[in-house]
Amino acid sequence: MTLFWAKGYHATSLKDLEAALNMKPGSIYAAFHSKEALFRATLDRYAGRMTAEMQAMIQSSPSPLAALQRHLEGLSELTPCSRPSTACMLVKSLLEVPQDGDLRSFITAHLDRVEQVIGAALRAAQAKGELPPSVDTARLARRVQTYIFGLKVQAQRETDPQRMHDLCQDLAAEIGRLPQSSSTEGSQSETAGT
Amino acid sequence: MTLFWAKGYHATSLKDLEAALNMKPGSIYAAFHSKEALFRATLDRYAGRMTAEMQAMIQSSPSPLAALQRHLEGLSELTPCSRPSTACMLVKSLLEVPQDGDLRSFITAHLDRVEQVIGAALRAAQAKGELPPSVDTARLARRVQTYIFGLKVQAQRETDPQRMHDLCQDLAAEIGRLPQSSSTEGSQSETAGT
DNA sequence: GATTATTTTGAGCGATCGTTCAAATTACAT
DNA sequence: ATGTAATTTGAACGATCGCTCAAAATAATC
Repeated sequence: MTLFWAKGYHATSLKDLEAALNMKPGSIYAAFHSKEALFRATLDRYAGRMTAEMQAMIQSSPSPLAALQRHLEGLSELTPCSRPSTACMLVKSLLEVPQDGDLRSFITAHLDRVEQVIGAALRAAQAKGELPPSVDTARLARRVQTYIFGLKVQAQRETDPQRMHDLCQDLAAEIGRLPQSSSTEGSQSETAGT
Repeated sequence: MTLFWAKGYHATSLKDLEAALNMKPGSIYAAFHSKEALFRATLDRYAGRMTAEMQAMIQSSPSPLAALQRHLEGLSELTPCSRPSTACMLVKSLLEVPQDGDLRSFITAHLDRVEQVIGAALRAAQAKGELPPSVDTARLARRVQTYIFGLKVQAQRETDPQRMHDLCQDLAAEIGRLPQSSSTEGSQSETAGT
């Protein structure tokens, strides 16, 4: 997973995998069926850990909204050293994989699941009165996910930590501003009927 | 450029390029020195067009801020058919290329230039009184760019157009909300001294 | 039109790609 | 200890990778 995450699917060769897994080609193909199947398995593992980490973070906090905020702020501490890549493996793979194909839908399915987790957190926040009942949580979830995507891409530019910190603060503040402001009131009505 | 944009660097083979350019390998290596050099040239072309398009869009409008808003809203019409890829070629390449290397810094340099263009638009908006003098335009520029990154990644998931439209509206509305709200007032002071 | 410079050609280079499979090894059951 | 099943090994496969270069074709110059 580390290899695929850091180097991407194409740039990771079986030679690399043999060394990392300490397995000869035959064993690899006995355990997994192909390089692509192994890649899928790593995507599963990555997505599983990501969603688990996210859910744990949310459930550990009394305020789901604050948890999401802290998560965004925490993205400022993405150093190229600690993780294989500061970018999201799912996003990296999404952009690398062919436009239409099994792998693409496989990845989008995982992204949908992550979005659902964010949506659940927002619904919980709504239930606790942190958010007005009028907000479209599914729509807001996608927006929060979009923030995360953007931030993790920016983290790849490894500029000075201060700017990254400021950026995360700004986007986290967006979420914090949601409770008091009727932020989506105007456009919300567009989808109110559906 | 179309090929690299759509398929990425690694997935584009010289066979593909020979067919697209209608050139034999020898001619390609006479014109460009290597596959990587050709890739760099396409990145130059892409970034050049992107910045030009962005500047034209800004200068054609009396309100730079409204132009940026319209740009974000326009991202909802990113169809997988019209362009080689709905994703930004620079972002795609940034995520594909090795962590440290010439290519990486080459790409980030281009991203910096795009960010500068956005920053210039914001400064122009500030000069016209569309933005309070207190806002850190450089910092805001990065935030706008982060929105664009996130949106173009989301566009890769080709879900129903309505949701994409809503998402773009939401992020464009963020920009629209900047003039009246002292949005960055609290965190702004953190970098005010530098 | 002859001569020189430039460009294009495409076969083919060594390397590496993902993958296979018969043989060797290890683990397990009796 | 013996036989059987499961696993690992690593050489080698065909295909493709990015790339080279002598020869052929074309363009430019006088």
